[in-house]
Amino acid sequence: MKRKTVCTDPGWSRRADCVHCAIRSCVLFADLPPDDLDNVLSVIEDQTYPPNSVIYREGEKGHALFTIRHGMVKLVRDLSDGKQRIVRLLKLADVAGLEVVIGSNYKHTAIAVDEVEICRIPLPVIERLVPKHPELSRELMARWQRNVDDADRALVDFSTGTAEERVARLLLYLSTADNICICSSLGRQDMGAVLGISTETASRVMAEFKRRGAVREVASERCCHFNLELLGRIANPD
Amino acid sequence: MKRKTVCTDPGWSRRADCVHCAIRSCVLFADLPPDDLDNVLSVIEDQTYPPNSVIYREGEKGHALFTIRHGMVKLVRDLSDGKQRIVRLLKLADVAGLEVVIGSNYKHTAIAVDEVEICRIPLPVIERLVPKHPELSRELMARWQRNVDDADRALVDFSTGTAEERVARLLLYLSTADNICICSSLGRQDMGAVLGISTETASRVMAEFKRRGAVREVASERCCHFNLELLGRIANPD
DNA sequence: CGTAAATTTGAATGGATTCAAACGTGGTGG
DNA sequence: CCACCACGTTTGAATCCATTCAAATTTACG
Repeated sequence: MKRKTVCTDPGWSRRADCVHCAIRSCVLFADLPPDDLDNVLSVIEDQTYPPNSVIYREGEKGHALFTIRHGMVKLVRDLSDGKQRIVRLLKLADVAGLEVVIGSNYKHTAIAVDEVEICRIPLPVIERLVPKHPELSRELMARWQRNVDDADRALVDFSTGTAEERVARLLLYLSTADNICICSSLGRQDMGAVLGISTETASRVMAEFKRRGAVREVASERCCHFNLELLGRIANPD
Repeated sequence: MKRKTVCTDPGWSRRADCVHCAIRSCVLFADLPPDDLDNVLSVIEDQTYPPNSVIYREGEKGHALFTIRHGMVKLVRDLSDGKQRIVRLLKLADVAGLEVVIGSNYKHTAIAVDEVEICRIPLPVIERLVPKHPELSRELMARWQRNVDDADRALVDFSTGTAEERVARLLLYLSTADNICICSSLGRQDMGAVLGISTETASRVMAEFKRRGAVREVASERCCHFNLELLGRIANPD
C-alpha cells in the first residue's frame, strides 16, 4: 500500500517529513533505516520559494544541498556579455547544489521558476552520515550521474538542431514533468535561455506550433495541451 | 622530491604502475595506502589505442572505467539524423565511463582522437575497494563533479555565441591540455561536432584566425601556436 | 483602471549552412 | 619511384534560418 504525501498536509507543512514524504523512495535518504533518518529530520528544513526568487548564487560558499519536492528550478550561469544561459532545469526529486558535498562553491545560480517547495539539507548532515552509510554514498553518486545525464541532455537535445526541433524537445521534456498538461511556467525568455535561441524566436516557434495543432492553449486554466506524437516527429526529423 | 613518470619506461610498459605513475596524485587511487594499492595493481591494465579506435560503445554493459594518461578521447553521442555530436573532450587524468560504477550502461561512445594511453580499471576493483575506503568514494564524487563541470563547459563555452567565439574558446581549452603548442589532433570535422557548427564553418574560422595571427601554423611539426591574448579577446567579446 | 512587463509580429540584416568544386596530402599498388 | 585514388581541407556562391531592432498587442498587477 502506497502512502499519499502528507508533507503538504497543514499539520506537517514547514516541517520536513521524510518518512512519509511521497518522494521518499526516490530521494537521497531512501535506503536509510528509519531510526537514523529520525536523527536528521530536525535539521532538514522544508522551504517554499516564490517564483523568480534566488535559492543560492553562483560562487557562494555552500552549506546545504536541496531536493526539489514541487515546482521547477533553473540553474543559471552568467555570460560575459551580460546575458545568462540556463544550464539545467530541475524538477521533482532532482538535487541542486551537490557540488558542496566535495567542498566546492555553488557552480550556478539557482532560481525558482514557479512556486517551489524544496528540502534544504545542511551539509553537516551529509558529512556525518556518509562514513556510516555506504548506501548513501551510492545514492549521492546516482544523483551525480543524473546531473551528468541532464547536462548531456541540455547539450544534445536542447542545444542541437533547428529552433523548432529544440522547442519540441523541451516541451516533450516538460510534459514528462507534469503530465500531458503542462502549466507553461516557462516564459519565452526562459525557453530561449535554455535552448540558446532568442526570445523572439521562441515566441515565433510556439505560435507556429499552435497554428499546426502541436500545442493547444486552454483559456480557462493556464495550461497547454501537447500533441505528443506530432511534437515527437518535429523533435526528431529523419 | 617528485618522481618522474616511469610508466612509459620500457620496463614498465603494458603494465600499470600506479605507485610511480606521474599522474598518480590526480588519479582515483591517490589517497590509498600503497599496500592496498598493490593488491589491485595486477588487474589494472595499461592500454594503448590508435587514433580513431573505439574504446567502448554507447549502450554497452560496462565492466570497466578508464583514466586517461596520454592523448585525447572524445565522448560521442549519435543523433537521430545520423550525424554525431561530441559531448565532451577528455584529456590527461580525466575519467571515462564513471557511470558503470552505479550499474549503468555506457552513456556515450568513447573514441581515441590521437594515440591514447589509458588505465583500464575493472569495475570489481572499485566495488571491492569502496566499502573499505571512504576516501575513494570522495575521489569518485570529485570525478563526477568534474564530469558535470566539463558538461557545463560544453554547453556554455562550446555551444554558445558565434562560431568565432566558440572556436576561440575551444582552442584556449586545448591550449591548457598541451601547452601553448597544440598538435592540432582535432580535425575540422571534430571541431564542428564539438561546437555544434558545420565542418566548413570550422574551417573558415580557422583560416580567418590564421590570417589575423591568432593561430600560426608551423610547417615542420604539425603544430599550431596560439596567440592567447588575441584568442581570449575573441572568446569573450564585451 | 492604468502602468509596467511580457508576448507577438513585422521587416531588414547577418551569420551559418548547404551544395559544389578545387586543392592538397598521404597511402597504395603498378 | 611515380601515378593515382581516397580523404580531409579549403573556398565560393546561393540560400536559409535566426537575430536584431522596432512597434503593436496582450497580460499581469497594484
